[in-house]
Amino acid sequence: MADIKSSANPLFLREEELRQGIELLFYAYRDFTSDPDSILADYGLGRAHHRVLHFVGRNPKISVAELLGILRITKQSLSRVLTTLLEMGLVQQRQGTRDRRQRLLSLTEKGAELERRLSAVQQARVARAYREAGAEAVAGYRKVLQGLIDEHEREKILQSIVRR
Amino acid sequence: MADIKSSANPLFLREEELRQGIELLFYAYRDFTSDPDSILADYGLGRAHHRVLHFVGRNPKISVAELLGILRITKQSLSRVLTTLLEMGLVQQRQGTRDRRQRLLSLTEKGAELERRLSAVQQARVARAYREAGAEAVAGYRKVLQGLIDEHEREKILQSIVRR
DNA sequence: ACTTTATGTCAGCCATGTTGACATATATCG
DNA sequence: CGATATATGTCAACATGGCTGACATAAAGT
Repeated sequence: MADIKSSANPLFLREEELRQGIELLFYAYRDFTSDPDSILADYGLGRAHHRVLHFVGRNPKISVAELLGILRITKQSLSRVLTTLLEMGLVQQRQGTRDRRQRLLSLTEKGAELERRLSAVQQARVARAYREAGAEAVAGYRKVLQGLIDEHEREKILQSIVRR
Repeated sequence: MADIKSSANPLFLREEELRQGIELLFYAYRDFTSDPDSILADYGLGRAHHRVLHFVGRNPKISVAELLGILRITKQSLSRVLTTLLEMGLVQQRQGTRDRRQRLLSLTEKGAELERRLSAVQQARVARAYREAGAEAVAGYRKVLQGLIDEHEREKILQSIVRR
């Protein structure tokens, strides 16, 4: 059924559609990030630790500078969570061989284990959404999310997601 | 443009693909939320204020309890930002007529103006992503995001997004 | 040798979330 | 009517995780 507004006032509908896209993203992200919290609480950790575990897990031997670039936080902020993770034996540092100033970060076996537990609950949610929506919708989801990423960084980020 | 491989076969729920879906959501949300910050800074406001402006704007005469339910924060947390917004004349309260205990919230004209400025930059980003991805991708994006929302709340949330 | 880079650390501040306790006005129920 | 439940507000204390600024060290690069 054609809505009279779509021909009479296309701008209104366009804005309405955009607002819906914005709110959907808000709610989806809100619920998506809530999953791992109870697991983290068992360890006395927060979302900041989760993000570090995730990206170190995905990028073994990542340098501190690279990690800072991904997380978009200051080294002082990272320091707090990273120190905790190192002390808990979840992350390990090794001096870079090519550049010995670098402290390359990797998960320990214990860290990898926790990371898998955290991923598992998030993956379960995404898997369910993918399954319900179907492969074609998944392709659209990815296409739009890619377009939401800052243009001047998009290429680099997409490569970091796909490589390995 | 780097292409994230999407397979059409029924094994598309591979862990690697799920991980990509998770990271894309992280990056997209990170950049998506970064847009309004500079505008808010001009007013000495933060993201918490933005969320209130957004949802009050979308739900005029919303009760405090309803707003708390959407934001999933405590009334004490809301109190801080709401008090600021009231003092700045961006939000107004009016006693409910049906239930006079309620303080129904709406944007003032000044608040609506700021809200439009904030929406504008986010809408621009979403509009660009939609345009680049195409209508079919947008449908998939929405379908997957809906699936990511907590199941027991999904219906209620979708109605609140679509109605009006 | 000098400069730049990668990293660490100390100190303090701010925004925004939490819990717990208690107050008030109004609605609703027996 | 009186008792209880509900919607909201407020005070106080605390936690997390951002931020800036200043300064230190080791190693790399010129």
